[in-house]
Amino acid sequence: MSETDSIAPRRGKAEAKQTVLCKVCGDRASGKHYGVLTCDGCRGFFKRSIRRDLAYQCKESNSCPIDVARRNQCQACRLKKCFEVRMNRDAVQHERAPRTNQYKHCTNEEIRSKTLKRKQVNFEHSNQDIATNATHVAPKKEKVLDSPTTPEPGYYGNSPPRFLVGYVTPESPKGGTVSVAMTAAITPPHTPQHRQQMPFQMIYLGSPEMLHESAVRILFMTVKWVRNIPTFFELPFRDQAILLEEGWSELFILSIAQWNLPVEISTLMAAAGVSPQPNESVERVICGMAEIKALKNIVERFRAADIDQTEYACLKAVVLFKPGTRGLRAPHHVEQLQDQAQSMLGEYDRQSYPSQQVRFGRLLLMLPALKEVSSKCIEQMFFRGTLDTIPMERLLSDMFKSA
Amino acid sequence: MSETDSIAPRRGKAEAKQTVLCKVCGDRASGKHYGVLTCDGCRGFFKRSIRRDLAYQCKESNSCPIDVARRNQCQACRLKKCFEVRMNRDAVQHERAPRTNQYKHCTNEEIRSKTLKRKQVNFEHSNQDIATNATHVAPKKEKVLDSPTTPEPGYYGNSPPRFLVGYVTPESPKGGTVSVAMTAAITPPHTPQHRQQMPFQMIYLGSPEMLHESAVRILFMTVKWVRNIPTFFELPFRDQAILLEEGWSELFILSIAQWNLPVEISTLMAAAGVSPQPNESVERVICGMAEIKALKNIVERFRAADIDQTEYACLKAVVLFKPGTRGLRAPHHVEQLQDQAQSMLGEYDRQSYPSQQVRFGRLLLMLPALKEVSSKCIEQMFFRGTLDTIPMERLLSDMFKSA
DNA sequence: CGGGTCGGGTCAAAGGTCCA
DNA sequence: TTGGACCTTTGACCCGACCC
Repeated sequence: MSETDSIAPRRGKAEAKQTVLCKVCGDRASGKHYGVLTCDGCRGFFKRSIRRDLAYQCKESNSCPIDVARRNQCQACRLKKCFEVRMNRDAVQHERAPRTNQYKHCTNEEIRSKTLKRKQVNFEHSNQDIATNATHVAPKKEKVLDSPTTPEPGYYGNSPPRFLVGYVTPESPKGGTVSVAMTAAITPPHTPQHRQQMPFQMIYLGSPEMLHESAVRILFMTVKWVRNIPTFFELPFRDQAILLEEGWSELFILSIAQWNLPVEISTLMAAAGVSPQPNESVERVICGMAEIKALKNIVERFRAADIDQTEYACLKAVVLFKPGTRGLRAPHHVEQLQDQAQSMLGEYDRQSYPSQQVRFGRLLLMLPALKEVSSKCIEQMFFRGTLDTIPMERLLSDMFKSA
Repeated sequence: MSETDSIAPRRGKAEAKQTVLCKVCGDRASGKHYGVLTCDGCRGFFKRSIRRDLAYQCKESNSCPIDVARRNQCQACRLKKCFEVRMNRDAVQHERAPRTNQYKHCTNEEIRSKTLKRKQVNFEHSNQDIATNATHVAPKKEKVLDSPTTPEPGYYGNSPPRFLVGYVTPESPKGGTVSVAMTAAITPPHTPQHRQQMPFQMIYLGSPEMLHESAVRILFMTVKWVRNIPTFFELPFRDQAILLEEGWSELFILSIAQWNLPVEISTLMAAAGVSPQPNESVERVICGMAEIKALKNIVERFRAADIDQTEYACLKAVVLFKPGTRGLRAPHHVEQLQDQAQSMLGEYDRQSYPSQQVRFGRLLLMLPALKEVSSKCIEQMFFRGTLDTIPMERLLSDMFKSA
């Protein structure tokens, strides 16, 4: 309040106080701009004119009346009026860099206020994404969606192994882009390509009664997804089993994040930790509050990363094909498959998010988080009811056979 | 910016005395702020950035010139400059309650927006402030001490801070490649650039007697390496400690692989697991044969990957800057630093190993393995003798101070 | 006890975005 | 493309604790 001397231009909104008028057009002024009380319209007009050094031409005699109704009739005279009332062109600054979506750490409660505060920022965000990707994303999505029905002359034909081999296809129409076949293979055919969509009916992790059943369903879908990867069957059967056993819980968590399923702490606590069963105390890995929160945290981090369906597909493949797993008979082949998956992801991100150079690396660096909650823990949280009799390996095996 | 209205924008009223210049933008400084002579603009900018943990993105190559006319063109580079001239983020205090001064009439809208804007206000207070201030009082004295010796020719004359600034330098000889400077900074100065070379004398992990001492030495070098990363000090002091505590064991394993140090199972067994001490049985994490073998396996996998020194440097930075770590005050800033590291690695690999398209992804995907052996385990294996009295955090802290 | 320094906060007037 | 309603950021200025 350094300007206490003059009449404070308090812009009362819904009243007829001392409404200050724009010196240029007589509209209600929104404050002092470039040295003069003006409305937002004249402010913006003056700024644009100066910034871009525009020279207008009056079609009349350089004496058009400028008022709120006619201010847009003649730009030349409007600008002339601006100067006449002493708007200061030197107060117009250079254009700045476009405002970057300044994400701060949008965790937990802060995200709420942010969402409240700027809802259009979110729209803007998605708009920008769409705008940025308009050229390449749209066609890609279409292809993925219709690939089941479009046998893709060269690639798609029958089920077995072959068409995953060249994962970066030089023969791709627009130059080195992600193989459509690979994308299709790694993405479940019935997978919706838009976020926020719940793909499975009858899944609701938020309800205690539904928890076990839903979890089984998710796991089943995961296994089915794995079986949908043709190259998976290139591996020795034993390696298939090992990879599945080694990776199921990470894939499970990824699915929760991918399908935006709710992770309710209270529900999980009720289902997993709190009920004290006598035999539980013997087991070493007890799933406590900390693990549940950790899981929630992990899922939130993945959601915050705004990962699209194609990326999830690649990430899941990367997670599945862990070449370092002990006991593999064909570690080299597994490595090759992981290479395919990660290279596809990299290629895709370069194409679809060219402005986010670090996106690919970031995604890969999120994967270790999936191990922050052990599979034993996940088992206890989600599958305890189911597994009273069936060990996890058995469940996986059964699912794998019947999927 | 209220001076722009009528008077000339230059407030060079009585330019008497040698006007001191802002170290960031060269404007007239209004005093020392956060440890450095700056103008009010840069002071406010720095404060806002730190308070809200903002992460800006440079649209260019992270080397925008910052002067009084262009300081608002690129927030990313402006903040970078702030850190380069050593503004101390720990001197920025928490937001306080709005001034208690009797407020006069505010419109409802105004009140609401204000309330929204500052949400976390009243809590912290003197205790935290004191704690925080304790850290930044010291640097003040230092600056006072060395300012007589720095007559402001260029910014820095004496200390070594400078060489990490632009990590992707356009002036790099072969065009946009990894900055030699950054690599140099991330690599210990006396580090040999060729593989297989043993950098430290007196380190021999293969001998039981030398094990502890050598391990301490390796850890010390690791800590020293961390301290050699200038950007590490951009982080809040507390975050520095958290990251070091969270990452030391992974860095330690990486160093073993990097320097080709032997991992002898028998030696480690003798030193760590086998001798049954009574107090050991109480501890939960016992380091057994399995963990030792796992460690050996991990190290072998890294060696087999033929990682060069630059890559190791980047990987270590990637491991160090874990943005997901719980408790960080500036997670966004950490993320930015990790982004820098991984993007540097990617750039380097594309340049140096153009035929290995998947190399970058592979390296990142090796990192989860470093967690297969817990830090508790590493502690037991290598530091048990040392740590009978000293807890690990203490050891790290001491090393960090003296490195 | 006054003046300098450097934390804090304030808010006019710059900036920007985006639909009509 | 331009206008203009609406929101964020900047920075000159003020307050106050603390130290000479």
